[in-house]
Amino acid sequence: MNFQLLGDLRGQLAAALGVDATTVPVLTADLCPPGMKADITLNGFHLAKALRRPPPVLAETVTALAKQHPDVADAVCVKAFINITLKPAALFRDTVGDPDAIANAARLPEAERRRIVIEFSAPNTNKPQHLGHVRNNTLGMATSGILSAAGHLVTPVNLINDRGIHICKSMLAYQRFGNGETPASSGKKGDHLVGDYYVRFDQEYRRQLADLKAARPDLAGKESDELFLETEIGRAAQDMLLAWEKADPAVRQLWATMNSWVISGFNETYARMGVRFDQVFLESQTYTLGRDIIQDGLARGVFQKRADGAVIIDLESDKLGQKVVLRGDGTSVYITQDIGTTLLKQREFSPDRQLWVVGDEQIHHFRVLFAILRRLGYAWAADCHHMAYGMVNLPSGRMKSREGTVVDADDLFDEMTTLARQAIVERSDGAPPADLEARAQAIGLGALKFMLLKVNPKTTILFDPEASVKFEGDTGPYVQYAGARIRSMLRKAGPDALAGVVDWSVLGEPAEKELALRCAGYGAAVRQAAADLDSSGLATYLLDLAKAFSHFYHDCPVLTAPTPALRRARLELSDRAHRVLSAGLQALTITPLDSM
RNA sequence: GCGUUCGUAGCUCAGUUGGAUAGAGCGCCUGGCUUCGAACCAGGAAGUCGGGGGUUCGAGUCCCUCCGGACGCACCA
Repeated sequence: MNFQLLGDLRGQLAAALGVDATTVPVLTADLCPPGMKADITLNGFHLAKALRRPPPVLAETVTALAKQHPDVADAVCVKAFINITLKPAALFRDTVGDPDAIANAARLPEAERRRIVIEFSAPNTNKPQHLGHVRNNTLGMATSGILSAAGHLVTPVNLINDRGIHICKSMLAYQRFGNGETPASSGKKGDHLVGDYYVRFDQEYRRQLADLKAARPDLAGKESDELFLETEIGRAAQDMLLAWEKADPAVRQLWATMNSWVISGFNETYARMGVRFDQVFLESQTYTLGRDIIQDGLARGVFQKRADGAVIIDLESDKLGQKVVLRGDGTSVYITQDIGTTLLKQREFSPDRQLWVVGDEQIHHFRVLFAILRRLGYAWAADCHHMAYGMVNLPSGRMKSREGTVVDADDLFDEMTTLARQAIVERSDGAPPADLEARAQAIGLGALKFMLLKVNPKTTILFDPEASVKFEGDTGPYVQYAGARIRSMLRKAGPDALAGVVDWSVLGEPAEKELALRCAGYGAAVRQAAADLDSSGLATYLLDLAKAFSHFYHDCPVLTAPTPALRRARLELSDRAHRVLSAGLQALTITPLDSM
């Protein structure tokens, strides 16, 4: 919040203390806690620490200075807190007087803006996306939006894992059991169709595994993974992978066809979620990239060759152990291609920072990756960051595909949209609105996304299906609803409602001040969320703002205000709240609504 | 075993980087629609901030320790 008072106080305090103006820190005000009967508060302890003065004395000095300021109605010192009540005209002038200033406050000074590449989603093309991907996609888009709102130049990219043994499993099952089925012939979305064959493979594999264990009692104690190549179908999948690597035309043909089905399915899901990328990398085109870097590093002594021919790196001094970066047969491991694509992105976009939105189970992997990049001598490795987020659990525990407890993304969207549609119809007086579908999508997805974004990304989420479909309380629709009510008022007020000069001095009700002060907190909320890579800060802010509006709306008649000047000022204040709510929701990739 | 991380109201979660009397939503109880949209508002009950030590003007927040959970420590991605 940028109050003229604070700038003035800073200079006056320096003069009063007889120090240079620059030694006094820039003053920042917080909202005064409820029940304190003031508007804003300065923390005298912080000031005292910065200036090395005793807190009570300093706080009294500041209070005395504040009392003399023309913007101040009253200032009281409690402990070392300076609680200030502003004159209404000054409060509204500095908080909501300039609509552009609110939005601009979110943007960092030019010198602090960065070019940031953010990688997220990174799906495998063997099955459709589920709730875990939804959290990833939602966080990826919201983080991109928040960073952009803070003034950074953000490049969102995707890296699709479109090759490997898991892809061959679907392909093999399709080859054997598919009977030429296609998305067109079956009416199935491409990613779901391919996913069905991934499941089909697993069924067949389990059947063969059971037969094998029955015939060979000596294998009974072995893990399923150890016996993969002992089964006929497992062997066949491995052979298919080798054929793929040798570019066998038939295998490549099938692979290309099935991948195109999956990717068009993904694109539908992304479009529905509002997910977009500036560039999409395919692992099939990048997986060999790291190899020459490894060879180069080997020559420079960064890596060592082991007796069996594998190339390794010793990261003991970083307490990360040893890591194989190239197999004995010269093929890549996962981290090899990650090294390659990281360099590719660095070359292509020249970012100041690279971010990866990837689950917290891969924290160790990224530590190793960044350590290797440092050893290779890349200074920019220090600006690589893994944005680790927690898993999504169900009341029954982890989602497990084998137990059929995976929550499918498309099904979930359908369910949320259906519930939103019902909610709209229930609440509409006459016929349902013409744009029912668009509203239902916006509300259903808004509820889902907001639920995921309002908790800190680091925390493991418990997805409670019952609670998740609610549209009341601390939800996305609550925020959308506040915006829709403002739009409704502005529509009724007519096109000239906001024309001419505003007289802010007619305002002064507690609910009006609270709303204005909340609006002015937008910039700080965005910048904090950007600095912490934490969407929940912005989501919580938007809830507080929507609550402040609801309170105001209840207490203060707008369209039926007693005087034209008051009506005008309250409409203007409502408009500010609407702008902030819309901007905030859009940063989170949630659609603001004119009507619900 | 080592590492990371978490433990706050019945449930799900906040807590602005050490500041005022620990908050919100859901659920439960009570009240408010002939008045700008009740997806709303107002009020109530509900807490040994996992336990115990320590650091200081001040600790849910920092340090130590114990208890309990999650996730890692692959030539899988």
